[in-house]
Amino acid sequence: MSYMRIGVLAAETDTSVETLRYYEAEGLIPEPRRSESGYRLYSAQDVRRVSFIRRARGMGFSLKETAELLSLQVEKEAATCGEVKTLAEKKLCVIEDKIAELNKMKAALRQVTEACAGGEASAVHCTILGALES
Amino acid sequence: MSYMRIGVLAAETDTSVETLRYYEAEGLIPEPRRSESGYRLYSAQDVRRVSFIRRARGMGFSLKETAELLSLQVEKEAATCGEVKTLAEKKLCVIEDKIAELNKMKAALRQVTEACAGGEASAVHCTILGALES
DNA sequence: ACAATGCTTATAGTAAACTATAGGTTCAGG
DNA sequence: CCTGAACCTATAGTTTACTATAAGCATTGT
Repeated sequence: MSYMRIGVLAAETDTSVETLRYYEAEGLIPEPRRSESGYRLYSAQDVRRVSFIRRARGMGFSLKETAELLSLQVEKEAATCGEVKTLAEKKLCVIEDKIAELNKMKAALRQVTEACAGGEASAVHCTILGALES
Repeated sequence: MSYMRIGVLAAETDTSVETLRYYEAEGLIPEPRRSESGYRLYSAQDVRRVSFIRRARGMGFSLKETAELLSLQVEKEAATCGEVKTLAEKKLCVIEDKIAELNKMKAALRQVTEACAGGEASAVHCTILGALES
């Protein structure tokens, strides 16, 4: 198992090195161990953690909310099973709401693409809001 | 059909009046007609439009992206059917990706809640990242 | 040996999306 | 008539999440 430097982690997770240091400062990723010369050294687990953060961010979770999702792991030694379960169930509701909303949008968009013949004709009937209204 | 003032629209859409004026300035909602005294007057359609904006924002779409989704309607007179169809299909892909990610997270969270007996026991086995790894 | 590249810290700057303030007008109820 | 809430414009401030800069040390290729 080899350790990677910050530039590699950044490339692997499609992130900038500055953003990674920012996440560290904000407590979203733990302080990594250092090489003799002071370089940050990361493991495969860090890749998964950062990937998770990026995906959560992309779905509209704030960094604070993302940290809460991650805390389900971080606090595993301290928290009781019941506390973790409650938090996880709360987040599950948030996620299910988001999925439901996205499915509504998807249905509306699909109605648009299907209503559109897709040629040079005017797009008067291609209205996403019209689709959402019904 | 009655028209409502900005305060009512704000209440109906769980938004602040300042945000509504900001959306207007940014072009996300059209300039509304005015009362004699200069008050903005909105219709039920505006409620739907603002609700759509709020939902899109909540799912991680930026205001710019949200405007693009809305443009599927706004540009209906100008655009050809094919152009609208292409944009709608592109947005459909983005939405489907988001749904897929959320489903992954949902599965991981469900694994957590199911693994948790939910009592006073230590939560060592309740790890969302552990669930995501598998 | 030495330049290019990549890392370090610390700090400052930026863009998006609000959010608040100041100062004035409108309108409904007592 | 008058007070207070809701509206108006214009502008300034705030928060979040980066992003860039400066100045210097480490590592790698020629």
